[in-house]
Order: sequence, then structure tokens, then C-alpha cells
Amino acid sequence: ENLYDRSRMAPKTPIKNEPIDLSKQKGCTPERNPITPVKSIDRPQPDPWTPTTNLKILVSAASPDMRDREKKKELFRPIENSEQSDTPDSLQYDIVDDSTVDEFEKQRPSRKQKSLGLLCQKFLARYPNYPLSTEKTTISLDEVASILGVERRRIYDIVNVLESLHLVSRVAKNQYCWHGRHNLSQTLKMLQEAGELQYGELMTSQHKDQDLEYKFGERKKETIPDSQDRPLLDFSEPDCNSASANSRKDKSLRIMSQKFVMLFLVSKTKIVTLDIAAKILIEETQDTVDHSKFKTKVRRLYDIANVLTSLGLIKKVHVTEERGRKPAFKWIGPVEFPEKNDELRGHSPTSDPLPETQRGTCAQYQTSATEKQRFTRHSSFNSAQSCEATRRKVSSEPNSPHQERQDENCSKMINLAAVCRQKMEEDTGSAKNSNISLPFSLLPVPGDSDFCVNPLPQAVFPVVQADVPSFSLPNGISSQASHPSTPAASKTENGKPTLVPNQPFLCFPSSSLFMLCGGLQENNLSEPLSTAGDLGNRSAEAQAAVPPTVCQKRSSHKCSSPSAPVDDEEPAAKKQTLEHGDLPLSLVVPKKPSESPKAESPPGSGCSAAVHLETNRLDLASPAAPEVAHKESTKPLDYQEEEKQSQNKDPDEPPSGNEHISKENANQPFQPQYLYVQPTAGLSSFNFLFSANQAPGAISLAANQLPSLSVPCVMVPSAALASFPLVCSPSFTSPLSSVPDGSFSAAASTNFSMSSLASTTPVFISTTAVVTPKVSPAPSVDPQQPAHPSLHLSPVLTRSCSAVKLDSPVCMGHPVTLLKLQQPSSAPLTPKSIRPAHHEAFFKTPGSLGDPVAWKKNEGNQTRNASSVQRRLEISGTSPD
DNA sequence: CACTCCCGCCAATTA
DNA sequence: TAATTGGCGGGAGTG
Repeated sequence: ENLYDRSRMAPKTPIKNEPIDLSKQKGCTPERNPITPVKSIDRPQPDPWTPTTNLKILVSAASPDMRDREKKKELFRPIENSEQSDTPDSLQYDIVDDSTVDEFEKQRPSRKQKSLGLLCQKFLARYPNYPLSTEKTTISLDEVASILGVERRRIYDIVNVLESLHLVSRVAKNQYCWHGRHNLSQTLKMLQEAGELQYGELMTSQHKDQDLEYKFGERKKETIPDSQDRPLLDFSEPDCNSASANSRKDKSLRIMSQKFVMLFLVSKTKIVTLDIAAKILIEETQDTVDHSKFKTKVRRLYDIANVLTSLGLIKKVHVTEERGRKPAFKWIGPVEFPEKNDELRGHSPTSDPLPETQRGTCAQYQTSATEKQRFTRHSSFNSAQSCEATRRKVSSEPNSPHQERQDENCSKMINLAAVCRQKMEEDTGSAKNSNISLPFSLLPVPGDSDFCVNPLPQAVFPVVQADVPSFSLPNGISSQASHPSTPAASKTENGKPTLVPNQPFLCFPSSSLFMLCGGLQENNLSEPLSTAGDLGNRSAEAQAAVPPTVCQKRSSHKCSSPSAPVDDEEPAAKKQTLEHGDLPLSLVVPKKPSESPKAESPPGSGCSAAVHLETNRLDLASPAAPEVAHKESTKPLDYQEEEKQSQNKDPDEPPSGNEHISKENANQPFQPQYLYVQPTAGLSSFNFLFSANQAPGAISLAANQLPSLSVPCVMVPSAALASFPLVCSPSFTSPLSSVPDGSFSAAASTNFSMSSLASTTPVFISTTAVVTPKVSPAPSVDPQQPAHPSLHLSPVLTRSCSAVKLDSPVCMGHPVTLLKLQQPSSAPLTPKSIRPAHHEAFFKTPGSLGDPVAWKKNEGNQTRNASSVQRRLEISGTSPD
């Protein structure tokens, strides 16, 4: 039949047919006519664009076989078209000339030419990215299929994915409506939100998965089945199923596509490997994990990926893991959706103006985490629902099962996420660990196209690759609460560091930095110390100060804490937040009452303290990224904090001073953020990372017990460490700390720094340490000075920087800079040599985090010196849970 | 051999 | 019941 048409057509319309046009247009973005569909109809076939076509026809005529082939798949034409676009016409011509047969064969589209991605491009080329609102472009599947010369089945593949992104909607049978990308950002935003909810945990830990994999490595793979086995998975699905029997739809490519996109949006690295995605999706499905299932999922993912690639949202990359190179896709689409982000952040420089709607969303976010979640869910779904409603049953009522489905999906997703998480945890060994790990997970950011990540087994974390331009994390990823506190300032563009709100880390493009840190809390303090000890560099004292015991305690705390709060719905929200927070913090939030006593100070005080801390952080950051300051300024830290507190409190019991506080701390802190300060004038050679968040309280406990130090900051001379950047951990505040906070006394910091300097490591730094009131080395510290959060910050920083800078002999000879962060006492750390191990170590964290204890022990062992520093950081990250 | 992923059977849905 | 959708996995093309 086709042949017929073609033959006829060809002659007729040698014109440029759509197909051809399409191919070319696509690049451009065909806005040409919205109406597209019509045309296709008009011209049944695309025709022969080029002489080739005619030739082909001739050829086909000549050889029946050929003809058959052609017929078989109309591909013929379309293919040719594609080919033309792809390949020089000359080839075709030549071929023709030579021999019909050969030519034919050659012409015969290669597999690539028939690829879904190419097909999709052609498809997309037909429609304008941003159609006029007025025009309503309808798409006739049959028509398109014929035009493109493919079977309908293929068109479904494309349309389903596009539909998942709301680029099209189904209007009626065989008819879709083209919307273009007008709503794409919104859709992505929704997906991001939904993804955060669903996968946030996971994703935050996305790496986790990877990490887990890494860590557990093979084992895990083996385990995969295990994971599948898990009931969790199962139940998750049930929901889905129960919700609706749309099993079929649930599995739909459409949903998979959305989930897949969510993974990207939630992923810090923006890179998702196929196998991980497949696992996650499978989990959701709860399917038993057979290999076959996995394979099937992967196939589907390729299908989806091809379409997304055509949309320019992702690109293929490879991630090198221990196991080897794995196919992965990197998100290259918009990461931030201005709308919301802006609000959340305050205003991000990068933000684009966006629709009001988004804003609204933002507002909600602010409202409360819980609400936010809901909101997101709804919003996303609603939109989806609406779409669906529209789509499938136009005739029938709006609320179609579809909606339900989606809702279900959402729930599923959530479940899945939970499940996954659990699994992860289990895999990890302990939930705690897993959680912990999550926070850290940074994936290496791929630079460009080929970015390869070398995952170290240990280093889960990633090493951030310098090249990575910038990646910013989605704001809300893990815990919303956190964000607010740190509005992230992301400057990706310049290579400046990006702050990610929730993220514990900031990535800097510059190669020199690495960072790491987890949340910090007392743990941090303690651990770091220990680690430091490991390093050996650092002052023994400091190390000594840090008692391993503390760590343990922490761990215990963690455990307890997690259990407590999470449960209710709110809790759910909270949970997430908490967990996230915790996780990142990783290590533990100590809960000891005893410790806390100081911390115990009334929650309020704690809060204040926290605030201060944050402020401080901000300050630090500010220099580097002014915007941050702005943001903060915009939003008072206090405010944020308060929110957090409130949230925290709710779940917990407010009164319990110690624990409560600790929790709060944990929560807040968990998102340790680091600010990267670019070397400013003064600091020429150093790069600093500051941890942005710290839990104010976190330290507190430690402090009490541990007199010692926390190392708030570490500075590393960039030169020396070429590869290293500095990391500073901000101060932690514990309740106690709060006092100290106030003071940014330089003296204290200074002292530390000095000590620290001793360490071999070139790096150095510390600043504020947490001072224990008692022990604090630097008595001088002012307990209270500080305090004003936002305000202070910037000034402080500047001050500190300038003031502090020293050339310290200590460091490798490099001048050392001290940062004073805040607080009184500080313990200096030493990052030791950092280098080698460090990456790994850091990365590992997650895994290692998994076992805090282990870590501690390890630390004791100090097997890895380098890592120690990292570890610390990591440690700090611990979460109470 | 591993990675991709095309192809189309055939079941689930819809008309 | 027929047509439309779309899950699914065999197995082919590529590197």
C-alpha cells in the first residue's frame, strides 16, 4: 500500500515533504506551523524528497524483494528521509548510480536511522516547541505514523513519553493535542516536587543506591533479588494495584517516564544510570526482580531515554564504577524551575521568571513541609490528572480512573520511595547507615558529555568533578525545611559554587575543590576529631578530645531519634525532613541528655543558637556568594529556623530539652551545607568550604562531653592541595554553642587554627570550634556576641577572612588562613593529607556512615589517614536516625 | 560479548 | 466485536 502511495506520491510531491522538513526543522524547532497535523493529512505521504526517493521507487519496482521490504515497513520513506537528513545525499545518489540493489540496501535504513530517537526528532520537528496558544494542534496518530513511515506502535512510544511531560495530551482516540513546551517547566517542577516526595529520600540517597551498590558492590547486585524479595516492595505495589486495577497503565511507559524524569530532577548529580533507574522502577513495581524484568525495564528505559534525548532533556553518558562502565543519562534540561525556586530561595539570580502558578506553589512550600508535600503531590497530579482526564475520556467524565491512577501512582511512588529506602537501608546493613549515606551522596558530576565518574567503591561520594559546571540541586530535595534556611544560592554559571539548599554539599566547578561534609553536628565535631587523630596530623589533643565514645553515643541517639518522630503524616513530612536531615548529618545526633544539658537550654535558646550558627555560615558564604546572604536576609534565618523548630517540636515533644534540641539540631543541621568561598583576594590560594548548616545544637552535646573541638573549618591551601579545596565546617552550635556563637571571637578560632596548623596537613583549619564551655580552649570566646544571624554573617565573614588570614607557617608552607567562624572554641582539624584517600573516604561515607561505629573503630584504626578528614566530614553528616 | 533497542506479538482497553 | 493502546521480550544491529 505504501508503495502505492509512495509511488504515486513521490512523483507528485517531490516537494519537500514533511519528513524531510521535519528532520531538518527539528533542529531548529519548527515552529513553522502549529497546524501541522493537517498538512500531513493533506499530503499523505511525504514524498520523495529527493531524487533518491524516486530512485528507490524505481529500484523497488525493479526488484520485488526490495519492494517487499519496503512495503513491509514503510520505513522506507521515512527512513530515507531521515537518512537524507542524516547522511549526505550524495551517498544515496551514488548508490543509486552504482547499483540499485546495493543502493537499496544501503538505503535500507540502518538501525540507527530507524531509532526511536530519530523518529522522535522527526516527530517533534513537526510541531513548534511553543505553539501559539491559539492554535490547537491536533495530532493524528495514523497520520503521523504514515508520514513518518513507521508503525503506529512506535508513535505510541513517543507520544506516551511526551504525554508524561505534558507536551501532548490525548484528546480522543487516535488523536492527541500538541501543547509544546509551554508547560514543560511547570511539569518538570511538579515532577521534581513529586520526585522529592517520592524519591527524595531515595534520591537524596540516590547515590545511596549507587553507593550501596558500590559498597555492597556485587553483593548488592546479587542481592537485588533480595531487595526485590522484600516485602516492602511488595506492599508498595499493592497499593498501586489496589488503587486501581490499572495494572497496565501503572506500568505504562508514561509513568515510567515520569518516574525516570523524577529521578533526574531529584538526583543531585543529575545523572542516573540505567540500572539504578531500572531497579528503582522495578522496586516500585515490586516485581520480583528477575533478570528478565530488569532487562525489560531497561529496554523501556532506553525507549524513554531516546525520546527524552530527542527532547534535549537528557543525554547519554557513561559512569564508570567499580564494576565498570555503566550507561547512564545525564539531565541536561532545566534544573531549576525559576518559579518556585525563586520564592523558595528568595530569589535566585538564575531564576527565570515564571508563572504565577509556580509561585503559588512556592508559597505553599514555605508554609510547611507537610503542606508542601501534599501540595506538590496534588499539584503535580492534578495537572496530570487533568491531562489525563482530558485525554482519555474526553467524552466521559473528567475524573477518570486515570486520575485515580495517578494518585495511586503518587502513593505508589511514595511507597516505593519508602520501600526503596528501606531496602537501601537494609542493604546497607542498617537503615541508619543508609540514611546517613544519603545525605552525602554526591555524585560526581559529570562534566560534559562524557563524564565519567569513577566511583570508588569507597568513595561513594563522589567526587565531584571539577568540571562539572555547576550543578545545583533542586531546592527542595530533601527537606524543605532546610532550604529555607539556606536559600541556596546557586551560581552555577560562573563556576561558582552552587549552594544547594538542602544539600549538604556544594559543588564547585573548580577542580580544586572537593568537599565534603556532611551535616555536622556534634558528630562532626567528635568525629572529625577522631579522624583527625587518625590523620595523625592534627593535634593529638584534639583527637584525644574527641572521644570515640561520643560517636557511639551519637549513634545511639540517632537510632532513637529516628524512631521517635516519624510517624504521622506530618511526621511523614517531618520524617522526610528529619530523616533527610539526619541522614545527611549522618552520623548521629547525640541524644544524650547529659550532654544536652547544656544544649538543653530551652528550645528557644537552642533555636536562637541555631540561628546564629546559620547566620554564621551564611556569613562565611556570603563573601563567596553574596547572594546567599541576600537570600538569607530575605528570609530571616530565624524564621526558617523557627519553622523547623516548630516542625520538629511538633513531632517530638518540645519540652524535652535535650533530646528535643538535639533533634532539632539534627534536623536543621542535617543539611549541612557548605559554602565554597572562592579565593578572594586575601585568600588567594585557598579555597574554603564552609559548612553552611550545622546544627546548632549538635555540637553541644559533644562539646560538653568533649571539650574538644570541633573543627569548624578547614582550610586548605589550594595550591598545596591542588586538588583539595578546603572545607570548613561551620560551627556547630549546640545549645551551648549558641553562646559561643555569639562570639566569633577571633581569638578562639585563632588558637585553634594554630594548633591545627601543626598538623601535617597543609590544610588547615578550623575555626570555630565548638567550644565546650568547659574545655574550650579558647576561653576568650565570647559566648554571646554573636548572634545575630543574618546580619552578622557577612560582616563576620569578611572580617574573619581578612583578619584571620594568616600565613601560617604551618601549612605546607602555604599560608594558612584561618577562618574564624564563630564560636569560641574550635578545634582544628587537619585534613591531612587528604588527597588520595580523601576522595574515597569522603565518598565512602555513606557506606561507612552506615556504620558509624565501624567508622569510629576505623578511625581508631585510622587505617586511612586521608580519609579521616573526610570521614569527619561525613561523620558530621550523620543523622540522628 | 555487552549494549542498544527495533520489532511486532498479543493482551488489555476502548469504541 | 473491532480497533486502539501499549506491555513485553526475542533477538538483531553495533561497537
